[in-house]
Amino acid sequence: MTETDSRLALSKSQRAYRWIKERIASQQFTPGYRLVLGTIAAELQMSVVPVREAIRQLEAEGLVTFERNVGAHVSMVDERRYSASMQALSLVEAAAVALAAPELSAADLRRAREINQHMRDGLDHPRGFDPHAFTVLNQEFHATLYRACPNPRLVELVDAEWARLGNMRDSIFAFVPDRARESVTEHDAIVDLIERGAPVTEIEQQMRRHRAGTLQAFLSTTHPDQTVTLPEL
Amino acid sequence: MTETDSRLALSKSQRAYRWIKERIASQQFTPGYRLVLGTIAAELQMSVVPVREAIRQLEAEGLVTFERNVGAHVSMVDERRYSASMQALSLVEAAAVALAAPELSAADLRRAREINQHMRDGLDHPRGFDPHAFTVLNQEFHATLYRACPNPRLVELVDAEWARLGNMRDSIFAFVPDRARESVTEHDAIVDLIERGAPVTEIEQQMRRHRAGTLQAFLSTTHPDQTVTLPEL
DNA sequence: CGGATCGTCATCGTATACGATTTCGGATAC
DNA sequence: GTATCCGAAATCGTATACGATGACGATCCG
Repeated sequence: MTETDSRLALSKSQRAYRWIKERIASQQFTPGYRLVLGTIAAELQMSVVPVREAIRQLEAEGLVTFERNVGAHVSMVDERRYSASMQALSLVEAAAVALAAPELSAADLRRAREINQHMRDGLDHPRGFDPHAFTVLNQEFHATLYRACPNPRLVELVDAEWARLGNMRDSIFAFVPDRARESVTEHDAIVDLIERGAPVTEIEQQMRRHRAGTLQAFLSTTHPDQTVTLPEL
Repeated sequence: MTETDSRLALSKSQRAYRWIKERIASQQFTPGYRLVLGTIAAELQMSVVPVREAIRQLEAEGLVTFERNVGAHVSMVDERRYSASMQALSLVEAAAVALAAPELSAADLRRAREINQHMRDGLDHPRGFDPHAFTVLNQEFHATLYRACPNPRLVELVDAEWARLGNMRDSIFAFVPDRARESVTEHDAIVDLIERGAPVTEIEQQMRRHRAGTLQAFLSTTHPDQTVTLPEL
């Protein structure tokens, strides 16, 4: 028998897990979308048992909410949770990028600049600004920087936190397009810092400020009247 | 019927989840311990299905490792993963405590000092130093500080990370009892900082240094020969 | 006409069943 | 004595089945 057969074969529960996660990430399943076990099982041509397992895992990650005897739905992200999660992401990612900085190759930095250039191009696209495309590029840019972090656990944490936020991430740039422009500028500044070998703490600070700006922009749309004071970390 | 009946009734999968997690936390299930579905199901008087779900959740949290067609076991924590996780904890907890500092009441601080005093007492206990008891108190001390953090997500992250590390946490103080003494001193310094209303960034730095000291001590036992250089965040 | 009650349907939660896979020990060959 | 192969036992993975629970609408009463 071939080695690859059973080793690489994904269990059904894992297939279900990936399938659902994929849908959530790609916004086909938006927050509040109800995940009916039987329906998903039928769609994937399996029984409900593996689907339940998959949903439990997603629940543990915070992407899905399970209500006893009622069912599961894609987690709603209210503003409070969102900004809390965003702040957590900010802190962890800042550290990850700072630690990654010395590891980044010239190619990595080139790629980061390239992505950022695409983002800049998108700002004045003849067909209008596309927040979704911008957001995807934004994630790629950030991923390019933090993925090189030598601490794999930090990378996991950043990935997980980003997945949680994925649900609402488009909305920021859709509602506050000006923030997109600022973002691109700050991205360049960050790459500059890394390229010139700035101290890690400085890079960390810069990353935190960058994220804080985005969060601030988000909060100003949800609470336009009150001035929200961000914790100063 | 009473309201509380079905609302508060835990599903079997949740019971299994808590039961297993409890055992892992209390070291009854040590790293490598094999979790056999049928056995656990019999013990809890339920079928294997809920147990599987529970284990999947624990897997998503990193406490348990599942191997296809082989079974589940409590995650082994090799030094690399351990120090990575420890560093992640250090960064997140430092931020959490810094943010919690302004929220801490006089009673909280009193309690923290109290716990720390117990730890100090344990150092010169007539019956000898008990690393396990010390570790429990250590966790309580830290929890007292970071639990007040206004960002619930950060608290979750710290809790989760601490659970992951739980498996090996005793060993540090068991192998390096001198570190325990240092720890107690540093704890007081941290409470001092908070009490006197030091800037959050300073508190964050202090927390990071505190954790780094413990990690350093741990690494010096596992790699006594080489000098491990810690990332300077 | 509004609200409470009851029955039905959709869906969940878990037990049981069984095929699939791995593990492990013993038998056999060298 | 060691290596290899085979078969049984242990365990996993998933389908199916069915009781339990909650959602929702129809009906009945005030």
